[in-house]
Amino acid sequence: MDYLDNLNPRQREAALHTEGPLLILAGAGSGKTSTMTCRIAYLIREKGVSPYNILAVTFTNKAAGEMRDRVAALIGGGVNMWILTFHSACLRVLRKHAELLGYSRDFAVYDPADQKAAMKSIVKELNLDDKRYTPAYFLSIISDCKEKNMSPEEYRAAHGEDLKTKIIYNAYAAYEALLKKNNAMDFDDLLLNAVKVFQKDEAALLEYQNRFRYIMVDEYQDTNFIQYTFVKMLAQRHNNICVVGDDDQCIYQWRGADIRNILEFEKDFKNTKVVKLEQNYRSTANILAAAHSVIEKNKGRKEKKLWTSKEAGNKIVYYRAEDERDEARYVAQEIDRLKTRERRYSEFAILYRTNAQSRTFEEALSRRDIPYRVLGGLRYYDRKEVKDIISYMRLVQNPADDLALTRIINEPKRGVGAKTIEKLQALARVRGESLFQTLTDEEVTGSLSAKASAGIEQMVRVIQEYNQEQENLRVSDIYDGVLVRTGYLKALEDQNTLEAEGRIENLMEFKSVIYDYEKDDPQLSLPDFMERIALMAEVDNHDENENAVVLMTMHSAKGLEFPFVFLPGMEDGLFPGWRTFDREDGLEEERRLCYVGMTRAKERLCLTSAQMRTLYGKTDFTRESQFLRDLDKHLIDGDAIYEKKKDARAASSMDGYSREKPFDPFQQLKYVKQQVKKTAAEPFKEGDQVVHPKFGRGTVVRADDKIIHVAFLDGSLKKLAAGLAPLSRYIKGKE
DNA sequence: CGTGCCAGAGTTTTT
DNA sequence: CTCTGGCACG
Repeated sequence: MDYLDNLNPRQREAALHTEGPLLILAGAGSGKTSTMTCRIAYLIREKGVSPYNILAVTFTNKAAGEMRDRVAALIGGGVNMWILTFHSACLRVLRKHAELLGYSRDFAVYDPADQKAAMKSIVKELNLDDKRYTPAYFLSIISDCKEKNMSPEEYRAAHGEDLKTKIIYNAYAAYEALLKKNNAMDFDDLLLNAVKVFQKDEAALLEYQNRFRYIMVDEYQDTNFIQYTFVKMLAQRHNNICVVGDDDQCIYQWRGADIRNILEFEKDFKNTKVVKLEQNYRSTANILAAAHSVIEKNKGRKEKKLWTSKEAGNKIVYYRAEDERDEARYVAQEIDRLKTRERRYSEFAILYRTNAQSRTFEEALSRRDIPYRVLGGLRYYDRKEVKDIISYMRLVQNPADDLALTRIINEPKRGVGAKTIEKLQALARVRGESLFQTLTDEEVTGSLSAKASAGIEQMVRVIQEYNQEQENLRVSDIYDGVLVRTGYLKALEDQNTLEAEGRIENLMEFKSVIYDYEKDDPQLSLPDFMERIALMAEVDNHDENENAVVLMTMHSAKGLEFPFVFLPGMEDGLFPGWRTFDREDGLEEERRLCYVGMTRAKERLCLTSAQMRTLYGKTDFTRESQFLRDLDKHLIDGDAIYEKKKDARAASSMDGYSREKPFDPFQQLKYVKQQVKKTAAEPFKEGDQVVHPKFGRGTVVRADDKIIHVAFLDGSLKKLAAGLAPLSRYIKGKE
């Protein structure tokens, strides 16, 4: 029971309360992950509960991974237990039961870009005015509906018979039909359909209810209706449900999170035990007090006040800059000043309200040679080149994926334009086959221009080969092969521009992501990999070991902590954003966001604003954020708010500018060009001793110029494609 | 079919 | 400002 000794009395109370509903109100930095992991360890080690009977759900892969690691450390060894995100838990349910809803088990998962592409084709098909009805418009309504478990018909019934409703209904229904036809689910469907399975099939529900005798939910304040339903249905039988959350950190209401889920948990589950974790282990007393002085202005929150045994620490620093460049300059200068030898750059974070703010900070940091990393914004997996290569890999996995094929059919340029694609699509539809199937017909490709037919035939060949060989190849080999043999990489190299170079760098970075996965799981299959990245977010990629200042939105920073935190842009209209002004609950959510931002800081917190800000090419005078007025003035260092610090800035900027260099946007590119492995030339013959990265050592038993038969040491006999499979000669003493 | 130019829009986004 | 998408032209 030694691990319980590290818990404070309240935390221990929560960890030891295993039977019946439990609500843990865990303030920022109050050690909720420790509490939860110890609770799981306690269930397993002391209560004799099998890990099989425990379900823990989180929102992010990162949180799930961290919990899994810490549980593993406590109970010793691997954890064969469902510690998953909501989405991957639902995915697992659906992989087993999707047939019940008319999907095959290997259904595809559409990410937002796929959704947009799908919706775009629908807008076109329905002949709608694409000025008024954008794909994004429909998708946001559809997402809202799905979060409430509302079908197209129910939407129509709820909104009357006007034209707009009708159009939305048509688009929604068409979208659903398209996804169904493509055997695909979007992110919302994963949750929704898992619930539908439970509603439809009592046996399936019972199966999971019986299995998950103990359920835990992290970040409960951010659950939406459908997630709430999912959890509630599962918990109904054993009623052992433990939710952890902080209503003050609910910042995703605009995405359907329902704060009432946590506020009314006690009403939903009878005899709930409530434990409040109010001791903060993260921040200094001043930071905590400042954050509290802001959040307490909100109405309707559960009363609680964090406390700490830490010292008061430094006061909060506020700097009113002249404009956004001065603001960024100040922040960079402060980082330089505070970055002593025993500090790392990764201990600093700049957390802003909107991604658009990142640019000025990037410039200012570059000028001072401060390494930085921007998270979010253009999501890594949304970048064109990454999407392209993923589409190729999706095609390798499933050539019938028409959406993926249309994306890359002319990427790299093969002389196949919109007209040709339309013709081919029409042909495929008439023939009742997939687009790829149509392209395998040489009569069809032969009818195209010489350039197009040659390009398509080569692409089709490559995809077919890798499709057949995918079981025998590592994901990274497929990746390399596709990149090289489709001509994608060459097309980029030929462009010879800095932009293309950046894209190549991104592709190499993506390869290192694949390597990372393969390191964890040498048997990683293509479908496994595709599944993982489909549900992956950029913050998951955040590497704490990289020595760089972190830039991201306050939203993305939830759950993270940094010794030094800068919150720039404290201006009305920016933070809180101008769209939230008209509604009280909107403003309250912004205030919670401010609270989240402030409580990320462990040692020092610095707020800044600019008197003048250029946004979208328009320069305006600003007014200081009302959140600054909420702040307890005693906790702020130096001058009072509303006053300029003229002399100090003049002095510091002299010193500041002297060490700055002109901004070079490409200094950031740590472009390491890796040689893409080309396959070996010398053909293998019978009797050769070979090594395969996945299957190990073996002997060639038969070989011609196409197929090599290898008997591996594990007894398996594999047929491998010559020149394609990552076979190398076995040399004694060397793997 | 590919490129280049202009008009229009531009919170936050765990999966 | 800066990215995106649509359209016209070569």
